[in-house]
Amino acid sequence: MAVTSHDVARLAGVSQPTVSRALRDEKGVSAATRRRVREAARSLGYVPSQAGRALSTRRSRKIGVISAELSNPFYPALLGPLHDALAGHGYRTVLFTDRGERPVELDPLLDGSLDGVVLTTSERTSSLPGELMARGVPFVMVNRTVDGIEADRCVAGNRVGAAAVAELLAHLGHRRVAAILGPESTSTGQERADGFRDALAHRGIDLPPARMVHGPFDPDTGRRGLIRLISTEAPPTAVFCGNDVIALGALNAAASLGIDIPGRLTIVGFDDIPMAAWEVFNLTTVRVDLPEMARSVAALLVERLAAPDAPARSVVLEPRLIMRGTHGPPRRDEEDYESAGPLHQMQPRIVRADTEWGRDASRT
Amino acid sequence: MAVTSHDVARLAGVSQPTVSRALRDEKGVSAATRRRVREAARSLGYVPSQAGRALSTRRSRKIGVISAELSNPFYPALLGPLHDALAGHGYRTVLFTDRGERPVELDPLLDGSLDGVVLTTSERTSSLPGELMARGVPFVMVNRTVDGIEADRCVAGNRVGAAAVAELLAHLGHRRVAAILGPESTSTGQERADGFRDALAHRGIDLPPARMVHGPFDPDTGRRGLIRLISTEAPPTAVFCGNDVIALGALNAAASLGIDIPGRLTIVGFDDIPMAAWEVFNLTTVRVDLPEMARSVAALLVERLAAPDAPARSVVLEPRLIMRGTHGPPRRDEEDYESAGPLHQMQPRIVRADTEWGRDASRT
DNA sequence: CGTTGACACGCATACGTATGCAATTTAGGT
DNA sequence: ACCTAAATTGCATACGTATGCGTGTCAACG
Repeated sequence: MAVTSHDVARLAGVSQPTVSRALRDEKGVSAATRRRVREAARSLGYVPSQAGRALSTRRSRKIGVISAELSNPFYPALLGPLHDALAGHGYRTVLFTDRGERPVELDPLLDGSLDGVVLTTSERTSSLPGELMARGVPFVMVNRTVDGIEADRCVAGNRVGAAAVAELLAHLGHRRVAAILGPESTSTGQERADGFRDALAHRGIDLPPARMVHGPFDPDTGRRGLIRLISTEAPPTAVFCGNDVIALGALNAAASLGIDIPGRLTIVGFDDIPMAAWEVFNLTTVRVDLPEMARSVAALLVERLAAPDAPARSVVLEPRLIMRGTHGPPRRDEEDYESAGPLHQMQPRIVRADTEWGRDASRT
Repeated sequence: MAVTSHDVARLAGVSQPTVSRALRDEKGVSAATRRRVREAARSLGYVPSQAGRALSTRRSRKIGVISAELSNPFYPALLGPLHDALAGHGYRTVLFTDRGERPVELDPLLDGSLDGVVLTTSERTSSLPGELMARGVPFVMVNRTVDGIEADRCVAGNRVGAAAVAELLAHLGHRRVAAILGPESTSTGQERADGFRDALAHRGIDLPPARMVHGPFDPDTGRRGLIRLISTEAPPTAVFCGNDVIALGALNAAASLGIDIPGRLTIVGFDDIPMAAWEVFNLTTVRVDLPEMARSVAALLVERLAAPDAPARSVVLEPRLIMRGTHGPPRRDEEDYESAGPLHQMQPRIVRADTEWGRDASRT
């Protein structure tokens, strides 16, 4: 059915190996022959079989990327640039989704159909890196890392970034500060929590367990977290969220509760995914340069493929505070929260102008 | 380096074909042998090579899915369920991104590494379906279709859905109605535009070119479209958007302009992607049951693979209006738009309660 | 004119799995 | 105990491409 290099060879009047060499521009093929072969291949519509090629070369030029479900907007934001960066090195991306429920299926990563793997969702105690290492499958960890694994990685300066948020909040005058954090089972969740708490402590601000909420990195964590924090006796005047997706959830809850942001409550996120810049959110956050992260990962992986035994390398991207419209000083009369009426009552919400918004923001 | 079925065979003291049969639970292998083989495979950590298997069987159990960039939230919303549906039939999904710029690379779809293809981004005049057909690659078109191609497809009732929006707007009393539509080069863009315009005309409402904006299905189209529409002499009191992503862009522009939704302006979308239900948007829209669409596509494709010569089938999903918080009657004093002050001045924005929101909305 | 390369090409084979068919063993029935 | 059929297993080979190696050709050079 399908046309093979043998068919091309027959038509061009040469042998199959010559077709293989001619089409890949290998030297050792005369210009005339090369032209005949190309012409024959074109007229037959020949497309080399990847299966055959992979079997013969033991390389697929495919990279597996393990991502969470795409409905979590963080991952498209990371995967887009990653796809492009890998394509720039001549590699195709194959996507594997890691729903948290059960562990990632291992076989498709080991069956030889991938030249390498990028891990984006690992939990701190994941066994996956160990397995890949044992099988000699080259891989790179990005964004999140795994405890005790010496392997190539590219991560954000999570502690530094979270500390910067703490500084900002302290500087604005906030004293009752809360946090809606990601899972402690992830390195990002852990590091951002630690960095934030430590920096607050350094400023003499306490972060009691009652003002810390943990949950998965999804909007519902932000929604529920905000509602819970806001319903306490002495509600916080500022909330740090473990990532932007959580922060967006928090902003949604605030909107439906009619809470004025940033008039009555400051919310700060982490990552600066593109949606954070949308006018309805206008989220003050910590930027992680995801395109840069993607480029870095692609470079690490490609170099690893070239030198399987080189020592592991670690790239840390320094984050940067992006001041948009969801932060401000605490209200003077923050004590009489009650005077504003029941929380579920609708309230006007001011949408602030953005100093740095729109499509370009993610490039600045 | 990698362990093959020959290694397993040697350890188990059988031939390689027996290993192949035993591990795939083919009949004709004694229970004892099967056990020995399994044990040997396990102890060696044997994983069958996909390349070898694909070469031998000429089937990969992989389906290529052509999608737009994932940063467009519509596609994750479609791809998630599609991935699951295909997995339910034992097929793995391989993602191909179609940035509009240049046509989709053809070779990876034809090199035999895919059993079938799902097209989600086709323009009405795309040549891709023709090429696939000529090569005998089974495929299904979803959401969008291509002119003059008789092939399996699953689409939404775009005309009906758009007409329902027109009915709603007319019923609410709107007379100055506008639309921010998708590209006329896509079937969805075209059909939704036609359905809307025709239904309006039937109600005696005109949709002059000055109140129609066209652009790609992205938020910026919505932003720019709304700004342009709002700056005219007699601005519309209601705007129909070609899909939710455009509508979200329009809502963002409205927020930054301080336009009260739905008090001063009604905005309606199409698709009901999960984000439409977010409290800050609370978008009134037309639901397309994407999970159902995904299941339907998977079924069509699987049956096509089983019966390559069966006649083409077409599935149309009837859409349904989802009434949330962005529609309302036109303002009485809609004439004196000017009295409300310059458009760029901040205005309070009311966020309405949602009768049907949150995570569950997409399942109802 | 013979020798030596360089160059172009074909032959043979490897890659790992699946499968048609023959060979062998086992079971069953009389 | 013998015959037949069924069950189990191995042999040979196909799938499509890439590559090491040998052969043949031709030009350049001494």
